[in-house]
Amino acid sequence: MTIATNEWIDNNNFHNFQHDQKLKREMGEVGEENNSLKLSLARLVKDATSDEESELVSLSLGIASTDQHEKKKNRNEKIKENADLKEGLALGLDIRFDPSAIKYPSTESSCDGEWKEEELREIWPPSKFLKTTRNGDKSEASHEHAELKKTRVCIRARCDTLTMNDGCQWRKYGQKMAKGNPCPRAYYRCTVSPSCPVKKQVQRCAEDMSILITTYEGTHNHPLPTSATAIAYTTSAAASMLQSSSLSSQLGLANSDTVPVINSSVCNLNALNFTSGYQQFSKSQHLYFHNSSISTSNSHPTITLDLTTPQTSPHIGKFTPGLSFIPKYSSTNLSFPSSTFSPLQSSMLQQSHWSPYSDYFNYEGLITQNRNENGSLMNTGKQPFQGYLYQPNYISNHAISQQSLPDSVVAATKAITATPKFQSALAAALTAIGNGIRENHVGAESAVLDLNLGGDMPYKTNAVYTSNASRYKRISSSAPNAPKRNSVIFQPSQASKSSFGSSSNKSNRFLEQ
DNA sequence: CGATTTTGACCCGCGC
DNA sequence: GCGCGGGTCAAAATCG
Ligand SMILES: [Zn+2]
Repeated sequence: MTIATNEWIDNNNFHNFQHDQKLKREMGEVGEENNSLKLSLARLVKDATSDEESELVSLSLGIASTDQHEKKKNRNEKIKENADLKEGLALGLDIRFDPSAIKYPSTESSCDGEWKEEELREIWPPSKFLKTTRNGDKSEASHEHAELKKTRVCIRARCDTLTMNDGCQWRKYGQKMAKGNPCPRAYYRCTVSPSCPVKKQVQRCAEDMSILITTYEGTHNHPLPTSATAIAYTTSAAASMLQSSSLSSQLGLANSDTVPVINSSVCNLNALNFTSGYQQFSKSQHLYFHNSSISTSNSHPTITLDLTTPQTSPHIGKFTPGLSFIPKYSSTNLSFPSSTFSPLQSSMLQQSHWSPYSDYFNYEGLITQNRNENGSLMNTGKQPFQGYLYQPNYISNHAISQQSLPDSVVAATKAITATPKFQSALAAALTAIGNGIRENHVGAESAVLDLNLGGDMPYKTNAVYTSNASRYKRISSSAPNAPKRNSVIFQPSQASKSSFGSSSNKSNRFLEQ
């Protein structure tokens, strides 16, 4: 959230432009987050049926989106204007935002309004207002922003396709070679709604080329296609997990190390092996997070779900590297949803939000049916490994109209919202998703969800969470020197598959996007 | 021809 | 300050 920072004022015109843009973006994100939070709150309060909530969500989203649109639209204009360095303008825009967002929610639910205020305060006001108006402390503003913004959900899954089909439409806006990885990292932005702040990063695991690592950031402003909802839920749930962990950490210690706390939280998570916790879903399926870790690392808090089959990952416990390393896990599949609405939000009371969305998977089972509609097939069409060289550019699946989410998802969402405990919520969500997507019991013991990400092979999934609460946590915790990560791993009782670890070889590669 | 992708240039924070 | 690394922008090229 550089936005808040005073810097831009000081900076050159160009800088200002950028800042403005960023601010706008951030604003949009924040707004979205707020909306999501609101929604979650509403859900919590109500307990009520998903329907209303969903509507609310959608509404809030829509609203947010509109705001964002304005922002975006303004970008060009702003840019020009910004050239002149107009702080005031930026402020004005931002401010406008807030109100609009507020209005909708208020109308819909009283609860929302209340929360909104608080939320807004937390999210927007201080940083933005101050920032815009003042140069204030950059650090403060940045911290706040960072916290809010950065929560990320990382999903590791075996997927031969370039990108996961998550049901959302994405536009690639950048690609970069990551330092430790021969494979390029692709950056995508949600194009379902022009204003949607959701972004995702897609990268192949250096160690195991078959594993695709997708990281979602932000929450959608708009209603998601049903196909995308599942992932959204999962992501949201995961996010909630992080938040909860972070919260615990915060509560436990404000200071620098959130880590220990986090770890504890993580442990808890690990404990959860969700075997279809919720009776509702009760299918035998179990979600296992063979490795899930939460780590507080530098940049953003991230939760990683490892869908790949775990090797052993004995204890990853501490120090699992955030994204980068989680070694090799064999294949898996899952789909995760993330979405604007996200139930998880309910869980999250706190600030950070993120709403990841997933893209991944083609849910074949489900999807295949649908494919006709949009012809989304294509994604799957790509073949496995070759393709991964490139990330698929965009995956659009919208099509899948309603199939999937069904009950399981709904139940999951309810559970999530209902349950105070995030973890459980996550588990539920995941399970639900899994159900929706596909059920496969690989080993009876190790039930795994099989999804076909790439469309080709089914994979088992293991979920791992890792969160890095670097900046944000720092902010919250205020410890400049944050310890690095805490990761917790959740291993399912059973480890199904062996690992393999081949480091990939496929040397050539991935230059393209 | 519009929507996307490609890709090098930029920006920005961080560590030295 | 400089270099590094992550992320984003935006003009040009492509795709459908
Ligand atoms: Zn979106």
